[in-house]
Amino acid sequence: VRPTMVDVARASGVSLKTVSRVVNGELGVRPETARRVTLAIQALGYRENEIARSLRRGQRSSTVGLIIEDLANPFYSAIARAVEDVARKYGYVVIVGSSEEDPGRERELVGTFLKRRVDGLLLVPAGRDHRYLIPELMLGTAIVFLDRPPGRVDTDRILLDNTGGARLATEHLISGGHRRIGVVGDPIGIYTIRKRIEGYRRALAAAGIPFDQGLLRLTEADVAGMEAAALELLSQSEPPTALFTTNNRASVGVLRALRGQGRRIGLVGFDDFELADMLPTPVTVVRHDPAEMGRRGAELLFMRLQGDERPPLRVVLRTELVPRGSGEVAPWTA
Amino acid sequence: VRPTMVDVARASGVSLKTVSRVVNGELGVRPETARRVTLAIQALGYRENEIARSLRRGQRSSTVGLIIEDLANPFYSAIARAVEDVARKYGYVVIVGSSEEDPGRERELVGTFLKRRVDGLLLVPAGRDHRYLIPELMLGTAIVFLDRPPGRVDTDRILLDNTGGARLATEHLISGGHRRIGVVGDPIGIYTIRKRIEGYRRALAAAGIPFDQGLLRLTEADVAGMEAAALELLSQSEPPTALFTTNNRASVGVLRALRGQGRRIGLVGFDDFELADMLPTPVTVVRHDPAEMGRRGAELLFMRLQGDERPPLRVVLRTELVPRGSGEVAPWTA
DNA sequence: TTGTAAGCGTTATCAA
DNA sequence: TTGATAACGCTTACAA
Repeated sequence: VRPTMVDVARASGVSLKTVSRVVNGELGVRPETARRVTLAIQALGYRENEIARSLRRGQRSSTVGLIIEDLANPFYSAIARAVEDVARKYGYVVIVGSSEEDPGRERELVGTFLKRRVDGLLLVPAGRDHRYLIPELMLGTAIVFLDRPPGRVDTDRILLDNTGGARLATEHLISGGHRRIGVVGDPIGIYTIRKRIEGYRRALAAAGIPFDQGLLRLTEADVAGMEAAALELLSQSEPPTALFTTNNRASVGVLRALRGQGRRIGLVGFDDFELADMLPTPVTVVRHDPAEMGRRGAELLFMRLQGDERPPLRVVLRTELVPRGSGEVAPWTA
Repeated sequence: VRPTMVDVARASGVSLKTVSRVVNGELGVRPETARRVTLAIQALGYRENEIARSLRRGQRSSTVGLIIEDLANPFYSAIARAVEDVARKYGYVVIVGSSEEDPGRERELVGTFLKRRVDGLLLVPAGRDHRYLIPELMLGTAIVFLDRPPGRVDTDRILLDNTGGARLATEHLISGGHRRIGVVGDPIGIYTIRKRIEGYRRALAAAGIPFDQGLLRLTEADVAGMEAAALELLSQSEPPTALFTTNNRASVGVLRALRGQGRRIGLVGFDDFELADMLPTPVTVVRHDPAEMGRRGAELLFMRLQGDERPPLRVVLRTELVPRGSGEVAPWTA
């Protein structure tokens, strides 16, 4: 069994409280006494018990919870890494969980983390109703939403300019002569996708191009599923001459689908991804910085934890179009 | 302030212990009583306090710590995701930390996690001496090393067949006619790199090709640094006709370097990576499954936590060569 | 400079 | 079927 402060106290012939003083570097301990205690700590291999420490009322657990969709997706792991760095700076640790886009799992993870008394929660929500968090907010748990806004609750959030970015992408394709622009990606139920589709539609409308539902393939799928969806779209009788993909997973899937195509298809993807610029046709993307999202979110969380009482903040990060080639492919027929 | 069991007890007119019984689903509570308690729990918004729970002697924290090099590297995030899944299966949460290949930071993270009384630790070590973990092991903390073995301690480890994989890669290039094969990657101080260089050298030796230190560029660098290292190597008076890269970061860097080259250079990389098969010259790699490493490591950890007392296990995961094109480029001069 | 005692929110022991 | 009461390992008053 692990030695406790009492063991150290006994071993060094002082009281529990003195050990506590030494461990916490409080002053008012004779150097000689401190030395004896330190020696005993070494000898016994004593390690502070953060659990016991944080049990005291009003004490913090120095832990934040991070809930994302999938830690293995580079977009989210970049966020996670940034959060970790900020947390370390404030002496915090991070517990992570992947919700898999499942609202039930989101709630389950929130519950698990709250039982462990995290001081704060950063989450990319899967669900659409977060009223269940209201009691927690009132109890002082800091909560910051990332990438998507909270549902039916007003709290801090760090979002992207989804509509603007998607509009940029679509306009770019339109200005390249495309009029039949397909979309491949996740289901429209997801906030970011909804916003991106909105941007897509606005661009179409502004150019006087009628919206065609048949050009959309929004489906809950992994990379292989996205590939299949794209293939299906391209094998239509009147296939699109260009595609807009709603995120990095969809982009990769579509790239795989495009490989076997005889014709060259235009492509602009939301999210940048590694090696995008190295592909046979370098991929034009709407770029943004996932690490910045994590960083800003975490910094805001710690401001709140330090007593910042400003009204809920909404941060919108900018996106930019990075033309690389795939978005500048001319339509294969007029 | 958060309601506690005492509050719930008061609100439902029963004793603390009865609330505890209801919360933990212990039997021996009259249904009627249980209902009253449950109602009070709802009304007050009571949430169990896992911290208080795990304070009791001998209780587990149901937390495991995972220390990797960099959560943003796809190799490690794949491991992290797999660990998370296994942990969830056992009712555990995971706290993660990136060591940045810094032994000091490794120890610091270990210390932080241990203070929080994690029941187990999974780590990709940065340091080379882990005797400091011996007391923890004796105290019952389960520790499993991933990707690299512990230093001066005998514990569970999940490794790759580094030497075999590297040898395969090198032999493949040699059989393609290459004799001047350069290497780009991380410093040889890192176990996996050392082993991979060993495999490289064995392949050379077996083919009667003298080892040339001048063909190695092993440096602590990010992708950009790897690119620079490769460029330097290729601008030598007698440049290599092919390169072996020691991991996914190096592969990406080298690919960037190769882009501007007039001649085609052979390339085999250790670690598979997304889109490797989609590049202009698809990249031949030594493939293995990072998720399996995380899964096996975590499963082993939980076996230990459940009382498995077998002697320390050494698992070596297989690697395989996946020829895709870049490794089959002929040398540009005889 | 050092120590005593109470309390944090649970679970475990033992009675009732 | 229920309930007092004592841990758990620490910090925070408050004394000495």
